[in-house]
Amino acid sequence: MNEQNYPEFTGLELSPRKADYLKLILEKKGTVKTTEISSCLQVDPSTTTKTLSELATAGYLNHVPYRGVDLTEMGKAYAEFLVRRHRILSLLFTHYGLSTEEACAEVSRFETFVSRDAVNKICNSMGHPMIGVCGEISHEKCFHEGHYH
Amino acid sequence: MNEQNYPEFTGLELSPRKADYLKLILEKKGTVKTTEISSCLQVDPSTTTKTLSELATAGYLNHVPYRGVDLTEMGKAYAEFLVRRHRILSLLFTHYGLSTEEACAEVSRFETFVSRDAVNKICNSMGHPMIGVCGEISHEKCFHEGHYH
DNA sequence: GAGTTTTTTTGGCATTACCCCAAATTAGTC
DNA sequence: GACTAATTTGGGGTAATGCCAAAAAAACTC
Repeated sequence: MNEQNYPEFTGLELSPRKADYLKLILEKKGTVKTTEISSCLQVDPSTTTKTLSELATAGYLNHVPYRGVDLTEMGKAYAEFLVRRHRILSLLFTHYGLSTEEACAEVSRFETFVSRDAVNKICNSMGHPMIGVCGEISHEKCFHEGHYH
Repeated sequence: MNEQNYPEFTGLELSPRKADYLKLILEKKGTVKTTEISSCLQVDPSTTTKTLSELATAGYLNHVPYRGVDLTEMGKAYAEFLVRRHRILSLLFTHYGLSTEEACAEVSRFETFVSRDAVNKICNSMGHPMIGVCGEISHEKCFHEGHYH
């Protein structure tokens, strides 16, 4: 029910932008409409449509044309990993003199290129912290929130 | 004579591949030939030529056609930053359960997206370590070597 | 429930970062 | 001065990302 069921993935399979879409859809919960995604990510609806169908083809989403998308089981597990990765890395950076906002912004730029393996090792090494520094990803608002390891 | 003279740069101005070229040229010292770069980076010489002229246009290199390239003062300062960034980040990751090689490889994938500001903060926070874990970047060999902060 | 409005999708096109190949050009050597 | 090896030019190609205009579907309105 979580990423343990998909031990195949490396964490590097999605492009930065596709990861943004997945994280946003997880955050919104349930079925999400094209327009909503477009306005959050600030892109043309046609861009959103195209990206969503690629994510659906790759098995992360169920896409009912004209209706919206929701995460597949795999998509949910993957999106949860993406969120965990963001939070672990952000937390890490706040231990080195970056503010929550700085860490969040910094990590958002590179997180897509950090492997699941590395994240797991860092997570272990930090003792599976339950408290992250950043609840929202790749957009703007950052707040304190509990999380899982 | 080091990056202190170019306080304008953010560390995000070069694409990943361009950063590879710059780091390689710094490492090779002096004038470097197209063929040498091509074989190190495993790309067609024509690709190298094109990239070099872009880096020259941007002010990082002096390019004498058919002769080779060498770093401008700015290019040298920038390349030194690139190396320092790689080493600081690699060192950081080895503190979280990654081996030298793993850290090196991991960092190579995302370092281009970490700002100079963040690197400086991390560097401060770590007390300006003189010993890095990785001397070579974005290629393969990693070895222990002292370095500057 | 038919017409209008809004949302979504399609198709076409553009940019940036990479990359290769073949042909032309230049440098270095005998 | 001619040959060979290195380099550059010109022409293309892909993947990721994005926009616009037009078509299609769904929603709303009266």
